[in-house]
Amino acid sequence: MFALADGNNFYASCERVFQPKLEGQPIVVLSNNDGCVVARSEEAKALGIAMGVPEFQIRDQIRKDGIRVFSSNYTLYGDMSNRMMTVLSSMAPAHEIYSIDECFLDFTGISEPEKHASLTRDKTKQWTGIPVTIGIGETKVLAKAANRLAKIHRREFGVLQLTAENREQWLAQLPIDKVWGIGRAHSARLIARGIKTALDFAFHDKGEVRKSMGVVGERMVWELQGVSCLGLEEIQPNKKQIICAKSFGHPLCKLSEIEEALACYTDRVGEKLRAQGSVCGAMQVFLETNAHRKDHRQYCPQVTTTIPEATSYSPALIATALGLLRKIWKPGFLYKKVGVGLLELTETVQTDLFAHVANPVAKSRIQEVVDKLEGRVRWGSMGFDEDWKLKAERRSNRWTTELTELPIVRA
DNA sequence: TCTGGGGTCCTAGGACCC
DNA sequence: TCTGGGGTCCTAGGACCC
Repeated sequence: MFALADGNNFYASCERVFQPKLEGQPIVVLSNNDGCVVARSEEAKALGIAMGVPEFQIRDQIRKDGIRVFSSNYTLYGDMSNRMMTVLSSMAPAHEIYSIDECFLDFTGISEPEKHASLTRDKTKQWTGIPVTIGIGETKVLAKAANRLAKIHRREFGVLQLTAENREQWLAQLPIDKVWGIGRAHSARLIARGIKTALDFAFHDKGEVRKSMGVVGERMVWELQGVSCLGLEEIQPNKKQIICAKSFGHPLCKLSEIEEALACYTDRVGEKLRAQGSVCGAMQVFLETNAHRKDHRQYCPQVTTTIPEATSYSPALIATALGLLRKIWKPGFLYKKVGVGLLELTETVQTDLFAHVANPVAKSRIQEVVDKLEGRVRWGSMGFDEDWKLKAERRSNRWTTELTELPIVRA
């Protein structure tokens, strides 16, 4: 038995925890660079604000309807996520953190699953301030479906269990495109063939599904029928690639500015790489112009190289990245984004037979010290101006992680 | 003027091996 | 004239997730 718990309108709910006066008000949270809407409170959804819509397109409505707008505050959301996961995981023998706001729980052997889920929900709300919805089913896909259905039909309870008895009745109410694993492309094809609901899909011919959707599709059908194919993954495996790519606050054309941004992004992926104890054996760097500007010349080059002696040492990574950038950068374009990807991550270094003798121990000691200083020193190539920095003009305080931004209570 | 970021898995096809 | 069988590795592209 699986349960899936997820935070309702997670980012918007995080904003409310430390600003309770926002309760009942329409809230939206914007993507990086204050670009698009990535989270909405129920009130904002009711006003017709669509997911993913660019902020500038709804500026009039924001003013007219008094919608509160926030830049994304990932420091806060990450910390709130940790708190939420701590409470959720305490309510089951095993769990899998699936995303920043979702967690699968092992509910096997729990005698009254719905009651236990309600308890879990109350506790999470009380201890963290985050409202959650919990779906329960015999497979992960069914738990996901139950969660979805609870949001639509059981908002006041926030809990729903699919059982062998009520399953078909509920699945008939779930549109096919809301099934976990069925995206835009597949749902369009399925609807064209008359498969409109999760129930239709659950009874669709498996051979045919296998042919058109591969093994992934067939697994979905089995799972909808109550046969578990996807297990709980309690330990999250190391990342196979780590990417950092961000739009600039304004378009850049000078190589030197882009170099500084890229050096910063590379240092960041390096940190993540070391955090999981890996080294990287290949790297990709790419540049993008603004695809929305049809009147501008477009240029989106990308280059990949192998790193003969896999490393996690930031200066080495940065040197490689800057070398790749210089290969693809051309003057005369307005660049909007630069990105770096670390690929071929492993946990062991194959030393280069023909390389000069370096001193890897000394390098890692330097890196250790720099990591310990947590951003108080920086590599020279990262620069100091950060003119390219992305916009975050309406970010709320980092209430839980910065001493200078703690909430103040007057009593 | 302004349009996000970061991942995974699967499949098909080509190149190559014995 | 006839032209096998079994396998691996890599890459690109598609589809999906949050």
